[in-house]
Amino acid sequence: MGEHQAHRLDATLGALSDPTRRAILARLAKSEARVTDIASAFPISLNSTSKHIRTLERAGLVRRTIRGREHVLALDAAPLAEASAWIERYRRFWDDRLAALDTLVTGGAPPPSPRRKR
Amino acid sequence: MGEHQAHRLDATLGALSDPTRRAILARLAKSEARVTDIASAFPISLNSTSKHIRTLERAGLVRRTIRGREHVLALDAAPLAEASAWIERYRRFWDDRLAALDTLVTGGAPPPSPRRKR
DNA sequence: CTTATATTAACCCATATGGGTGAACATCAG
DNA sequence: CTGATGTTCACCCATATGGGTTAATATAAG
Repeated sequence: MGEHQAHRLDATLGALSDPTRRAILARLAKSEARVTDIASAFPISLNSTSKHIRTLERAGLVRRTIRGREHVLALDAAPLAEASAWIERYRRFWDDRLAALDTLVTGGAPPPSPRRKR
Repeated sequence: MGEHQAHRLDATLGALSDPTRRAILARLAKSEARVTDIASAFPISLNSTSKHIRTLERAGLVRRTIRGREHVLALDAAPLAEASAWIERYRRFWDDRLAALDTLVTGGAPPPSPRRKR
């Protein structure tokens, strides 16, 4: 698993790469909100906000409940699991690198129980 | 810290949102490689590869060492820490939501030692 | 019914993006 | 010097993106 879901990762990370959209998610983490509520919290127009929300929706990061004329939005952090897994994998790899470098610098041969940091 | 480094997060997540670039990072996680080496592993042109590498470099995810006419590239996963932190924060928030929902469904009052999943 | 509210749709605009090609530049090998 | 190799530069192209404005649509409220 992984390769065939590249499209989903693309959408998730792409949606997250915009500061306004990250701010919208931060806002929704506090509570549900309508499109207008969110727009009023940002210096961009209502229409622009609506488009950002659509992007987040397409990425599966936001769920929309239409109540009459109001669209109530809620955070759905489920897609973050995959993104986090991808990133964490490489981040951990990097940590291990640094740890290995550390043992090289501090002690000579790496001990069988490698406790890093002294 | 956080808000004033939005630009960096933008670059990191933006760079990560492209499948070719993620594949390049995956390749570099195995070993260092020259631009040509990487290009030959992908169905795109050398020039396109060069541009992707520049994007990764601008995001700080790739380090370049020029050795004569060869540019040797190496992964630098340091910027992933910030990205991971951002994502993990919301992912964990979501996990807690689900856990809370779970305790609501299964048992009445949440136990002092909340072991989820049965 | 009429009006105000909430949201999207349909455009326009400038710029960014991912891809390509051909030329330029730099360096290594004869 | 000459030629091959490794990379980038300068373009071109189509499409996406983020922003805006002016309708159009749908529902709530009077």
